[in-house]
Amino acid sequence: MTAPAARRGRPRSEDADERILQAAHELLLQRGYDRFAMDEAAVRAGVAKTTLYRRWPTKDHLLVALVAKIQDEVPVADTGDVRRDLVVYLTAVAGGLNRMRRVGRTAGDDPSAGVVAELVAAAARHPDVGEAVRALFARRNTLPLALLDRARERGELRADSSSAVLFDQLAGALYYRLLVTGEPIGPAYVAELVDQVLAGAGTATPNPERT
Amino acid sequence: MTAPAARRGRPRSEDADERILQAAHELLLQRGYDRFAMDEAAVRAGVAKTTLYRRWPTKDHLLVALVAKIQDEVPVADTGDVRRDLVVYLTAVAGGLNRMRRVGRTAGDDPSAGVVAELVAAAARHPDVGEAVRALFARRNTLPLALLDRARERGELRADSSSAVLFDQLAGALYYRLLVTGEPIGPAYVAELVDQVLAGAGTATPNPERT
Amino acid sequence: MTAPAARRGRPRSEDADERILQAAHELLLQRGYDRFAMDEAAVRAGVAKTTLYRRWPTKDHLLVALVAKIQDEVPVADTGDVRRDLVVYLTAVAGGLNRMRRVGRTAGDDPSAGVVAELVAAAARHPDVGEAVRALFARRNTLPLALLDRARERGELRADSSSAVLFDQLAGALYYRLLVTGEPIGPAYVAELVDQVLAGAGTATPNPERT
Amino acid sequence: MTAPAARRGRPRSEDADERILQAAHELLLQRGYDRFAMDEAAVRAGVAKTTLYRRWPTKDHLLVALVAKIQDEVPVADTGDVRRDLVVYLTAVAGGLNRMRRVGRTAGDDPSAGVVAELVAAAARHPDVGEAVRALFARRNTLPLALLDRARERGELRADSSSAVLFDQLAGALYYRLLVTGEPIGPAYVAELVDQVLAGAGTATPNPERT
DNA sequence: TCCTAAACGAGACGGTACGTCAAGTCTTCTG
DNA sequence: CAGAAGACTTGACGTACCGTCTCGTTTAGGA
Repeated sequence: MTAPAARRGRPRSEDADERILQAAHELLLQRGYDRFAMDEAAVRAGVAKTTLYRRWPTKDHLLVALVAKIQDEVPVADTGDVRRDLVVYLTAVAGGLNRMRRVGRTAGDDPSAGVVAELVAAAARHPDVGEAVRALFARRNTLPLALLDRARERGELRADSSSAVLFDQLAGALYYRLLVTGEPIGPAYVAELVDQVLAGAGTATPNPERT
Repeated sequence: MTAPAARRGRPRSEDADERILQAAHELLLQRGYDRFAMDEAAVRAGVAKTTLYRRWPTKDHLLVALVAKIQDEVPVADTGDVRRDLVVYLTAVAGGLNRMRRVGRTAGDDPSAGVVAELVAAAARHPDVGEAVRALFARRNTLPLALLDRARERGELRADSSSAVLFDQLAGALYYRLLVTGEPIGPAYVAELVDQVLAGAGTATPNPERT
Repeated sequence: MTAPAARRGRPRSEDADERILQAAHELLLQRGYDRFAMDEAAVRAGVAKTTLYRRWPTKDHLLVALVAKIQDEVPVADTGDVRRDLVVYLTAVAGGLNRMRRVGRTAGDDPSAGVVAELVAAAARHPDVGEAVRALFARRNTLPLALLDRARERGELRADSSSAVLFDQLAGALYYRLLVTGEPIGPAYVAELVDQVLAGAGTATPNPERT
Repeated sequence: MTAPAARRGRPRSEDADERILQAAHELLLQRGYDRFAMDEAAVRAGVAKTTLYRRWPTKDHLLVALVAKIQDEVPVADTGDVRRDLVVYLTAVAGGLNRMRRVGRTAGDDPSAGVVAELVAAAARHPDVGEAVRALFARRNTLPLALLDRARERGELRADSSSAVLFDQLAGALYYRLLVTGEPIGPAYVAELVDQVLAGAGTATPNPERT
C-alpha cells in the first residue's frame, strides 16, 4: 500500500499551517467573509502568499477548510427522550448560527457578515468547494440523524416517517430564518419547532409547559 | 393628502429603467451572479454606468431589485384541500429554485451560479439589501401563510399549530436542500415533506399512493 | 447701425452674472483650478448649471473670463525715469503672480494651484480660449509697451532696441520663474532684472544703491 | 558604501518600463496631453494598468517622467563666441518648443495640445511633480549657465552681470511667447533676443546683418 | 391684457477616465 | 524543493466631473 514515497526537498512547515489558520480565524472574525483579504491573512500569519496558495487553491477553499475546522463539534446526547435531545441539540446549533450572524459586524463600520451565506455562495461557485461543504454538513448531521433513527426504533417516531425529511424540517427552518427571513432564532422558537415536528412524527403529547 | 409634490428637474427615464432591468436579466442568466459586470449591463442597456448607479448604489442592490421584480408571482390556489394546495404551491417554488440552480452554468466553462446563494450573501453584506430581501420574502410569503390560516379556520389544521412555524418547516426544507446539502428537490420530496408536516399539524390522512 | 433687434423673451439676469462670478471667484481661491467644479460653482451662486453654460460654454471659458475680470489693472506711471517706472510696474506684476501661486494651497490638504499654469493649458486646449488669453495679455501689456516706446523717444533707450523684445525679457523672466523653475520673485530680483535689461537697451548707469 | 542590499522579491521588469515609456511616448504624440488615457497606454504597452500605477502614482507623474526622459539633451558647444553659442543653443530649444506646440493637433479634429503648458499645470497640481520638473530644468540648464560663466571669465560678459538673470531673460522670453502670447519663435526672434541681451551684458558688437 | 419666446431651476443623462482593490500567478533569491 | 518577498495580470468596481437634455416655471415685451 502506497509507500511513504520518500519526500524530496524541504518539507512543508506544519508551523505555517497553524499560524495561517490562526491568523485567518482572527481575520475572519474581524472582517467577515468578503472583506477578508488573502494578502492580509498572509501578512498576519507572517507567511508568504505563495505558502497560502500552495495549501489552498482559493480563498473560498481556505475559508471552507477553516470553518470546517473551527466548527465546534455539537455534542449529541441520547437520553431516550427525543424531544428533549432535539431541543438541546438544536439550541446548540442555533447558538452557533446566531454567533455567525454577528461576525464582522463592527459597530459603526459598515459591516460585512453572513459567513454562512458566503460559504453557501462559495459552494455554488466551485464544484469542489460545494462537495467539501456538503461533506462537512453530512458529517455534522450524522449524529442527529442517528438520534432520530434510534428514536424510531424505540417507537417514539412513526415507522413510516423519514429521518432525513424530519431533519430537513428542523435544520431547514433554522437556516431559513438565518439566511432568508432574518427572524430571530430563540429558545422559544426552537421548542415550538420541535413540538410541531414531533407532533407529526408520532410522539403523543407535546410538552405543555413551554413559553 | 399626499399632494402631487410638483416634480422638479428632469424626471427619471422609465425607459431606461426597463432597458436596464431587461439587459441585467439577460446578463444574469448568461453569466450568473459573480461574472455579471455592471459595465456590461450598462453597455447592453445602452445606458451610462452612472445611470445604473444613480438608481442602485451597488451591483448587489441592482441584482436584488432585479430578482425581486422577476420573481414570478407564485400563484396560490385555495381549493379547500390544504395538502393539495401546498403541494401545488411548493412544487412551483421548487421549480423556481431548481431553475435558479442552473443559472450561469455554461457547459464546458467553469461556471458561477447559485443566484439564490449570492443573493443571500449580498443580503448579509449590506444591511439595506438585507431589509429589501426580507421585505421581498415577507411579501412573497403572505399568500401561503394566509392559506394555512384559512385551513386552520376550516379545521384542517390543529388550532394550536403556528402557520409561521409550519411554513418555516416547508420552505426551510427546500432552501436547506438548495443551499446547504445540495440534494435534489423533486416532486416526490415535496409530497413527502407536505405529508410529514401535515401529519403533525392536521388530521388529514396522508395520501397513500405517492411514490 | 445694428438696430437693437428687439429682444424677445425673458432677458438674462444680470444679477445671476454677478452672483456667478462672485461665487466662482471664491471657489477658485479656495480650491484652485482643477478642483474647481462647475456643479459647486452653480450651487454656490444659487443658480442652475444651465445658467452657467448659457453664458460660458466651458469651465475653461468661465475661468478665463473670471481671471480677465479680476485682473487688477496694474497702473503704469510714466515719471520720465524708465528704470524706476519699470521696477514699480514689475513689482506690482510680481506681487500678483506670487499671490496666484498660493491660490488653492490649503495647508494640510493636498493642494492644487497654479491658476496661471492651468489658464495657459486651457489656452492650449481651446483655440478660442487661447485667443481670449492672448487678447487679455495684449490689452494688459499695452501700457508698459507704450512706456518703453516713450522712453525710447526720450532717448533713454537705444533707437534700434525693440520694445516687444525688451518686454518679453522682463515679463518672460518673471513667468519663467513662476511657471517653470519655481524660484522666488522678490524685489531684489526685479531690480536686478531691470538693471540688466536696461544696461543693454541704452541707459548709462545702473542704479548702484540696490541690495 | 551603499551595499547591494540584496534585493528581495521579484524585481521590477525593466522590459515593462521600456515598453510603457515607449507606448506612452507614441500615445502622447498622437493624442496630446489631456486625451492621453492611462488605460490605453497600458493596453498598448501590453501591461496591466496596475503596473503603470506601481511606477507612477498618477498620469501627471508618468508624463512628466516621460518628458524628462525624451528631453533630448540639447548640446551646448562652447566655441569661445558667446553670441554664436547662445544662438545655436536657443535655436535648438526653440525648435523643441515649437515641436511641442504641434503635438496632438490632429488636422480636422479639435485637438488638445500644449504639452508644455499641461506639464507646467501638472507641476502646479502636485508638489512632488513640481519638484521633479524643477529638478529637470535645473539639470537641463546647468550647461548653458556654465557657458555664460565661462564667457564672463573670458571677459565677454560684464563682471557684474548675473548668469542666472541673463538666462532667465533668454529662456523666459521663449517660454513666455510659447505659453502666454503665442507669438512665433523663429530664428530672427532668437537672434534679436540674444543681441539685445548681450548688448547689456557684454561688449560684443551686435551682428548687424540680421533680418 | 394676454401671448409667446426665452431664461431659469432642478436634476437626470451620456460619456470618459480615473485611481483602486483583491485574486491568483510568476519570478527571484535564500535556506 | 519550500518559503519569503513582492512584481505581475486580470477584471471589475465605484467615483468624479463635464457638458447636454428635459422637464416645469418665471418673466418680460409685443400684439
